[in-house]
Amino acid sequence: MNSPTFTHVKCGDCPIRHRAVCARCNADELEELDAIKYYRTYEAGQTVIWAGDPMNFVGSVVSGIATLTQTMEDGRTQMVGLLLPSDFVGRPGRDGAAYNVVATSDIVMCCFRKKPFEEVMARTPHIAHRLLEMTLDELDAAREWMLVLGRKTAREKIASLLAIIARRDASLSQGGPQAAMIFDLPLTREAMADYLGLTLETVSRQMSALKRDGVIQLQGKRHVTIPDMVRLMDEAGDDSDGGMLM
Amino acid sequence: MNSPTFTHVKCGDCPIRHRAVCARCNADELEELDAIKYYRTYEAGQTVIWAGDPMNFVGSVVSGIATLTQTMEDGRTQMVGLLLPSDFVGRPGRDGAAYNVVATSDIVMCCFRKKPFEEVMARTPHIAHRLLEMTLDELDAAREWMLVLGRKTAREKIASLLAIIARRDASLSQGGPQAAMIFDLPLTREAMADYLGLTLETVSRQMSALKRDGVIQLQGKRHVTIPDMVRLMDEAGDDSDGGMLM
DNA sequence: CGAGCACTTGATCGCTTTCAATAGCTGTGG
DNA sequence: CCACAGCTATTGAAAGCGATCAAGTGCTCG
Repeated sequence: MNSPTFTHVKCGDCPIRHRAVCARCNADELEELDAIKYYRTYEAGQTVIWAGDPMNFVGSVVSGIATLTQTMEDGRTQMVGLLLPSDFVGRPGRDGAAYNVVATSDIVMCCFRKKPFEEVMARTPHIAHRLLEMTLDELDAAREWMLVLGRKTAREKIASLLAIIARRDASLSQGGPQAAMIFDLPLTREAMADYLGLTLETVSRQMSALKRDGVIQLQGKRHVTIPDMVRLMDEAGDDSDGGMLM
Repeated sequence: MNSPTFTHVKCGDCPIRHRAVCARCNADELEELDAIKYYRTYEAGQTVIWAGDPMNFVGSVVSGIATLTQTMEDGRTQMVGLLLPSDFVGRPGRDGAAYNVVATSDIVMCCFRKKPFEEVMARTPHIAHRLLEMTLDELDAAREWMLVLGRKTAREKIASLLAIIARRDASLSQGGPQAAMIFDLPLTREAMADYLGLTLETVSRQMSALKRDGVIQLQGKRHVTIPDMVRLMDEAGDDSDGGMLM
């Protein structure tokens, strides 16, 4: 997870070139973005932005994982988004940050000062359209998560989270269609709890239960094997087809 | 709640002209939309769209209230959106509906067949930008709701919902700044439960408790008076300022 | 070796659900 | 006019699930 120096990467060579907000841009448009972008790195555990603080940039996660969280005065916190490479941070046209952004691993971000980015976006429909598309996807993810938070049991919540991570990893690593899925959890038990609206003790208990019941296998605390994806989807309470067509 | 005939309303005279997806359009652009739009009405309780069904139109709620819900096979359902006048339904670029859309009251919708709408949108940045803005607002609302679903107690959930409805009504009716807020609940106890991830019995109990404690007053089942908005915000677990600046 | 951290496991508590009965309201039909 | 069905909502009693409080384990790093 060592971050290569991203100080001089050309947009054309960027690893998230085809998924980020710039995905639809042509060479000229990329040139424009290239001219105003800059990289920033954050270490694991570091807070990128505090909710409510003024925010003078927007940007994309290039590598690593970050979380979007909301907190109540008494400390209860809820994760409202998981930021993976290519995900966009910040909202054009708003000054303050709405959520805390915290680096879960070391991360590299491709940033734009907000004003110049807004200007480029205003005259570049390719960017605006891509941002709309990404925002609609995030809205869908948020709504799917509302069902998880509102109506699923603790066991189903854990299974749902594992299924989502497994499927994401599968779509990246392009493994065989039905191969047993293996991945490392990018989240601590506490982060999982904040994602799922549970306590970390309950997360731990349900992980143990799923292991005991053979739904998952654990090597160490974080390395997970899913012997039967259909079984896991079943435990998540999801219709077991939906995931097959990707 | 009788729906006037909307069959021939010009866009310029439309009640949601300045809030809907067409808000930014100029006269020429409105003309284009006018040419391809048509109105549809649905009665209270009627299902507008079933999740998974093909959807050949998109559109805006002109009047009335509808809900966006997700359902698991065993019947558990979670509301993932509340559609008020000017809210947009459907996703350009997707064929199937992702959620059930159900009319809570009689509603009027301004519809566009998807293909023509997409074509107009592709050459009309005003529409695309407005849709982006609305989608970002919905995403914020969904994320706020994730905190409610994941971390709040039943009492806080009810108070949160009442606060949201009260504030929305206040912003529409433009009442005095600090006037005691009065409104009719647009939702049944069951719909409230589906929104909040509770059972309808718990909703009923907590409504009674809030009434007993003087946080709200009830005339009949649906007519609500909020004597002290700050108190309600407090019960919702929200920072009591946020709501004051609008 | 000991401190610190992430995680696990156990025991108990309490909130929300579940199951069940009842009340209030509206519309229908004898 | 009253009886009754159907619906929404309220209230009670009991059960269950996840939270809370509290040790204890295993690992890494000084």
